Amino acid sequence: MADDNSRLTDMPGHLIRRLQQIAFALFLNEAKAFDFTPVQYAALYAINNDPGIDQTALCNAVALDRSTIGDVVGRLEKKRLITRRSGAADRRTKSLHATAAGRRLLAHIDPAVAATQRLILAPLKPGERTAFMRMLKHLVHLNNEHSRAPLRPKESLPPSRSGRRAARSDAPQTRDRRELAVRAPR
Amino acid sequence: MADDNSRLTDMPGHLIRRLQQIAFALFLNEAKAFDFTPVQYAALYAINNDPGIDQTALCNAVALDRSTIGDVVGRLEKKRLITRRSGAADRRTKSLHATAAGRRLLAHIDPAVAATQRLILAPLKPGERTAFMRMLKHLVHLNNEHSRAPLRPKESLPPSRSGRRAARSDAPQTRDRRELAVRAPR
DNA sequence: GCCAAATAGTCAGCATACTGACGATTATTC
DNA sequence: GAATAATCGTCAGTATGCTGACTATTTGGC
Repeated sequence: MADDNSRLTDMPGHLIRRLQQIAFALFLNEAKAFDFTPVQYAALYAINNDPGIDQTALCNAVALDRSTIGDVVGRLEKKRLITRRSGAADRRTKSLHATAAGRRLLAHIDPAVAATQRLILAPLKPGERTAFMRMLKHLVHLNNEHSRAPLRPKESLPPSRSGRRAARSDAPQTRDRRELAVRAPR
Repeated sequence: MADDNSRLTDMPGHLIRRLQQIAFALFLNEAKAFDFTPVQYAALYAINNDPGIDQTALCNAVALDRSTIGDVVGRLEKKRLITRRSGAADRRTKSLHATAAGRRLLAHIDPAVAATQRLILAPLKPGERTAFMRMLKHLVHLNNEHSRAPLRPKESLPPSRSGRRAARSDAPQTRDRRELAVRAPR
């Protein structure tokens, strides 16, 4: 048939985009009582997990660029789920903290988030789920640096000498990554 | 450690979002000479594959809602890669055709698209790639209806009786799907 | 201590993606 | 055949996600 699109619709990239749409829709559906999105959840979770974190560190924790994080935390702040204060030590930074309402939301939304994750993988047999998750993690970790906003977990450091956090030792965060970066067409 | 985000970063939804970011970035990088995106490629491919297709059918072919398709074909038209004329039979529709430039772009970009698909799966062993793709297709197909813009391939019909396309026989396209639909929070 | 380089956050601009509403047109029902 | 339904494309509104440029601040070299 002339209009067989299977060459297109079977491409990894196409299927991954579809699965992301589906996972996003499932989240919104499960969490619709909370008026909350997957990204907002990720940001709030990471902030609550590391009180006082600044926006750039949050980027590395949830794998978003600084512009996007700025919008997301702005929305969280508007909903009064977090506070955003200028950093005490470094006045360029914003220190992020979950409010009581934010912590409450995290607790209440948890079952919906868990249900979403189950629903996404529901069509697979239990053994397949493990294999799929293993390969998914592998793909993401190995391709990490290809993304403009790579995940950069804080490495486990000796608790911190003299109370001051050691500088991150891995690749530079922005300027030097520009060569690798891909830009969206106009 | 207090700030271990692995519960978050190991969630299927989070990893799928990351992989989609990565696949998108890889595409832009491979195709940067063409100033083109994965979605624009999918739309142009499907239009070229079924000349005269209307926008709603294109939605079903590439799994995007009507609003988004409107923007995408608008950009393709602005780039003079397709034409958009009012439908002859049904004046509500727009009939889409790839231009010579559009067909040329499709041909020239093909190696970059193929390279992108290889790069996405590159970290997996050959046997894993097959398994991953099989499960990916399974997840997308089984969860298809959870997405607001489910893929609806034109079913293979007896070539068409009396030259007129039979109505699609599956679920209604918009109105009745609203119950299932999930809406983005404000 | 001063100045250049680096970094944090913001902004405008663009593309993807969805909802709900709308006008125009077509199909259906009576 | 006229009233009603449904459908097509579009619009405004919102959220995610990126680039490149900008300001404010901090850091590092001298």
